[in-house]
Formats: sequence, structure tokens, C-alpha cells
Amino acid sequence: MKIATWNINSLTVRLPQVLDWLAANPVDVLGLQELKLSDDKFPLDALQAIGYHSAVFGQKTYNGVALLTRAPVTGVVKNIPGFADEQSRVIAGTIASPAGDVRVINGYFVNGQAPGTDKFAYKMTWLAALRDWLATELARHPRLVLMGDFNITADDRDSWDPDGLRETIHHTSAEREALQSLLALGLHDAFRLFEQPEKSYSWWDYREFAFRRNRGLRIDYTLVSEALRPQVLACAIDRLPRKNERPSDHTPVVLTLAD
DNA sequence: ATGACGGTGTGGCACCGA
Repeated sequence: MKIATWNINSLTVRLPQVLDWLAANPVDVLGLQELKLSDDKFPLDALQAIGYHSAVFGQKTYNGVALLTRAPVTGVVKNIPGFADEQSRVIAGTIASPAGDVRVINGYFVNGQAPGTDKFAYKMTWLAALRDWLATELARHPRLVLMGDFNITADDRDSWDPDGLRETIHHTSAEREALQSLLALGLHDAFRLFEQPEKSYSWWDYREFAFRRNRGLRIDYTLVSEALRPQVLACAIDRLPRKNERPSDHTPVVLTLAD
């Protein structure tokens, strides 16, 4: 079973690239973030035509998330229950699998702009609410994947300039501690379960030839629960779509689970 | 370097992202 995450930074612009990528990478589940379109604009038909069901939580202009699945998804939840949020950032669902159903939570985590801002405070509140809900989700669904654009570097290896960017956004101790508190619930960063090339990133700024110079951040993750960990066969970042014309600034991360 | 690039919505720019 293959489960992937990709922040596509406007599905309107990137739909052809998503269709191409799925043709070359026929994953079972693809979590998308930053759709930047409302539900009524979502290309259900084009995705159905290539064999994917869609569970969509859209929003005009900003945010918006979706789960594309080969098999129908059940138990869909949008955003964090009990946490009032104007922004469409989370969609969760259960996917049937021969080895047992998998609960997938797909999130577009808050950016947070800069420490000390209202947006940063919202990021920290959002992360705390996610952690509390995640605890109940894990109790209900031991076989769980939390994935998406986390907008946090887990540690210095995940940044092209950890010293120059120390305590700036995506690099603060507060964000890293919040991510650790998610992991402390019994999740593992699937990417780090394996030897990986140094300077592996999932996002590069559009400016200053950042991709060409590999000045990036690893901020897109697939976290797996304890129960799923023995089934993890691989986790890889696919840099190829970043070379497309009009690319997203993020690339897909693909998690492979034993069937 | 309050920069750069790119998307959206609006409108000839502002806002946001990371």
C-alpha cells in the first residue's frame, strides 16, 4: 500500500501535474494540501476518470485539503473536532486494506509567519488541539498515518541553514517541541526510519534558484503509529515534480506499507 | 534587503506563503 502527501499550491494550476504524477505513481492514497479552491471547483470528474475517489475540504483562495483514494474512504472528518477554525486544514478518513484498515489524517499545518505574531500563536494553539484530538484518534484507530505539510523542521538535518535560521519560523524550539509532543503519542517519522541522503528536503523557495542550489527545508512528513511501524517498507521524497514547468514549491513524499 | 517568486483576488496593487 502506498500513501503519499503533496502540497500542490493551487490545484487549479497544478491539476495536470497531479494527473501526470498519479499516472506515473499510482498510489493508493494521495493527500493534497493548499488546494486554494472551493468544493464546487474541485475536479472530481477528472480524478474519477483516472480511478480516484475524492474526499474534499476546500476553501477559496487559501488552504484546502483533500484525500484521493483508489478505494472508497469512510469515516471522513474535516478539521479538528471541537476546535473552531475558519480555515480548511485537515481531512481524515479510513482506507480499507488487506492487512487492516488504515486511518489517514491529512493536514495543512499552520505556517505561523514569525514568532511573536498572532499567526504564530494560532499555530501553537492549532498544534495543541491537534495533539489532543490525535490522542483520541490513535486510541480509536491504532493503525494510523498523520501526514501533510507540517511547516516545521523536526531538527537541524531538515534545514539547509539550521544555524542561520535558528529560532526563525519553521525552526523554533516551540514548534519542534510541539512536533515532538505529537511523536510522543506513539508516532514515528517514517522518513527517518531509513538511511537517507544528507540534505534531503521537500520544499524549496521559488526565489534565488533555491531548488538548483538545494536550499530547502524538509517540512512534509508521513508519521506512522506504533502498530503500523513494522509494516513500513520505504519512505521517499520525489524531487522530480519540482523540475516541472510551473512547479509547486513542495514535492511529494511517498510512504510504502507492506500489504 | 520590508528584497527575490508565485498564487489569488482585485485592480494596475495587496496579501500570503515558507
